Amino acid sequence: MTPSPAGRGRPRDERSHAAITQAAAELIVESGYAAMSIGAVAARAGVGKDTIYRRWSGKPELVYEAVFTAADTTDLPDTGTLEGDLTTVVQSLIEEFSQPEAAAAIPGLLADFAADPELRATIRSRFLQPAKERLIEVFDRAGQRGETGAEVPVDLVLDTLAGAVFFHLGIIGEQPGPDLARRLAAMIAKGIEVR
Amino acid sequence: MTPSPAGRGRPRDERSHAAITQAAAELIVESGYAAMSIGAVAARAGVGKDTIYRRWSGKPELVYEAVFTAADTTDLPDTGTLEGDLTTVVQSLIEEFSQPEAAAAIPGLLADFAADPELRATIRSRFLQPAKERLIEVFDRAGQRGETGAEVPVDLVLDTLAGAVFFHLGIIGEQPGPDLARRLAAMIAKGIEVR
Amino acid sequence: MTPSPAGRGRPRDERSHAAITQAAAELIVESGYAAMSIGAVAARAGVGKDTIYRRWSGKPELVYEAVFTAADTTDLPDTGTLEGDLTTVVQSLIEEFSQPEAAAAIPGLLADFAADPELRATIRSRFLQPAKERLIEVFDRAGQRGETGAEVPVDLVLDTLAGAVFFHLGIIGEQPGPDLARRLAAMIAKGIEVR
Amino acid sequence: MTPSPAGRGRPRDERSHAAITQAAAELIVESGYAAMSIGAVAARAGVGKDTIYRRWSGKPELVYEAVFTAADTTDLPDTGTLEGDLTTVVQSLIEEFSQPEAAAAIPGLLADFAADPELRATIRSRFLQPAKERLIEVFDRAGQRGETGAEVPVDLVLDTLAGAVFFHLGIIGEQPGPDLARRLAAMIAKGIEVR
DNA sequence: AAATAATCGAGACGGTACGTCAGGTCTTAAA
DNA sequence: TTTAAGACCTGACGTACCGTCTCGATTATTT
Repeated sequence: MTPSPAGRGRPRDERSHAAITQAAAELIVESGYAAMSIGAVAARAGVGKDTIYRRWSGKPELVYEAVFTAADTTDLPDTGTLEGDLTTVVQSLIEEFSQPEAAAAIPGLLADFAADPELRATIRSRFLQPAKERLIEVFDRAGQRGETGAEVPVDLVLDTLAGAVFFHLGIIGEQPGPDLARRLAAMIAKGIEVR
Repeated sequence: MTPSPAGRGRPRDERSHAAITQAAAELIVESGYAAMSIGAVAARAGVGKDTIYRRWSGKPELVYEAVFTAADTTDLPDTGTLEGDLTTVVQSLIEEFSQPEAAAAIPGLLADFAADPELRATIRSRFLQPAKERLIEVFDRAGQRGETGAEVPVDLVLDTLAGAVFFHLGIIGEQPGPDLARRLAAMIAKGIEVR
Repeated sequence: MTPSPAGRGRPRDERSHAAITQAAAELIVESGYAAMSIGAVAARAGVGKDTIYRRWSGKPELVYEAVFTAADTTDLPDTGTLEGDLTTVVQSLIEEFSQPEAAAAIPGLLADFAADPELRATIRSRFLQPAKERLIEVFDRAGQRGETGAEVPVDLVLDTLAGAVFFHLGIIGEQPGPDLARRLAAMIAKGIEVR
Repeated sequence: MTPSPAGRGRPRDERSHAAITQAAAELIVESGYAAMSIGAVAARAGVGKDTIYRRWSGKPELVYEAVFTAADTTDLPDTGTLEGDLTTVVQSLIEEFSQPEAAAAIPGLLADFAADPELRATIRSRFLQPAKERLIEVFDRAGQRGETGAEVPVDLVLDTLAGAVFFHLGIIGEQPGPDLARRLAAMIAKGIEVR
């Protein structure tokens, strides 16, 4: 998002910002990502198109902010086992990405990000940075317990978990079974545990 | 692809078919999925737009056929271990999906398929059916060796592997390191082995 | 209409000819000239498009034959006055051109004929030759009665009458009042009579 | 032509308007009415198609404005006789409709107007209202001179004159002989004079 | 009888235009 | 300087027709 420039002239209306992201979120759910147009967002938000382009560079950026805003503030309880902790992480990934707006936005959003060379590299950080931090914490605990060795392939695990979750939610469109998180975490935990 | 109807009238020209799929494959690599238009494909193939719409219902169907045609006929050698067999499977997934056309097409293609309710369910079969058959064979062997138990979560493994591979190739855009297949297969194999 | 060539090969099916002209006449009334397509005529006649193009060079030629076929065989009674005779001529013009197919076809037909340099010159003969012969007869009689002089501007009168009738029927779309023929004939007759 | 709505937003660019009508007029002369496409007009005018559709509902409306804009401001001299006055009226009709753009446009334009039920009724007013006003003035003078009676069939005369002129110019495509106006006016004047 | 040839219905073919829509930029008057 | 409004150019969409062509099948004439 482009920050508001120097304090000359009329300041930006913050209410517009909220109206736009809300309108975008609604339209994604109603129409889907591809059918959602900037013009429609502007009309529903009661805003000019320029007001949107002044703040975001295009549809992907707008949708990303409109959909993935809720900071994941859930705390990460220590369940006592790597498998338990991983289950918690996967569960929160699933919860975040199975919101209706997220499910509707993810495939198109990933496609647009992937098509733009400048943005490809940022996907992992934009979508997965919070999860990565949690994973690191989980592996720290597991290392202290002796469940894992020194070298844990955090990125491999992260991409695998995220890939599986995205694949289910965004692409297959399957409502994730209640034990997907558990089964997935169990498999991965077992796969990287020491003995 | 719409099959040619009953044998009445002028038959469809197979050379047009080939020219169209080739032009589509070229343009995907040159322009990317989103920027590739049916009109441009028609122009390059020296064909009218109707000739394309007569055979395919839209861009996703055309691109799918243009990109994913090569039947995967590689045989599946018995490496003697579940981990080795899985590595082979993952490696062939990576090879298939890292062709330039495939890498350029996958994100947009998955997005378009996912956006169409009628096609969501077909993704797994269209993209992954061959891999699933190979997986079943691999797990059969592993079961006979005693590496796995009776109940192997084939779909979970398949979606996880495919998710990880798609995530790397299509979304992150990373050229898969030479040992991604090995590391991924090792993790999953260990995760589902019996002790 | 293209005549059937030498007697080799399968002869043209005369029933197709009739089916085509009938379908064309129906479609002109139902859809109007511009919206009537050759493909639709072929479909309704149960005929291939080539069967039409083999006989007519295009829509204007086909429609002309489909609509203006009825030879005007009404005899031309001697009413005893130029005005009366002219009224009869105008009346038959109106009757011919106010058939529903004719009224629907005329504006577009004239436009297509006028747009083709080769056909411009033929309009007068194609549409008006019968009327011109009648006019000449009418003026012969009038000359013998002494109503007109030696030099009667036949073409001027013809174009004027036809222009007025076409203008009313084809362009204004007005159902011609029952006395249009009488009033028009009276005006023209008086305009060219000697004293 | 659709009027620009309330004074909000960016006003329509009058230069686009002029560029469009000029391009349309040129293309009509070069290609003819039927072969002139909206897309070609837009391209030549350096304008998007939307900019045309925003102002006109279709080709007929655009062409009408592009071709028949020149207000006929010639004054109508009193020649002293009905025949002379009528000659002037017919002459100006001929001059207006024998401009190259008008001659090229009229047949197709009349066909399109006639095909649209909503526009049929407007033809007389759109094309002929100025001429009608002149005719009425001419007949006023003639009545005061005693050349005509109280009841003059203005519409009949108008349609007859216009029909004859359109028929010659637009349909036959004949360059009007220098004395067509004189002969036509003489015939009609004589036809409606009182004795 | 066999060969030749034109026609038949069907529908695919390369083109062209349609009228609509979205993208992203711009120009206005008002705030 | 931002705002809402909306015009602007570009370019793609999917559809409809155009007039031609290519099929297998049919129906005639010519050998």
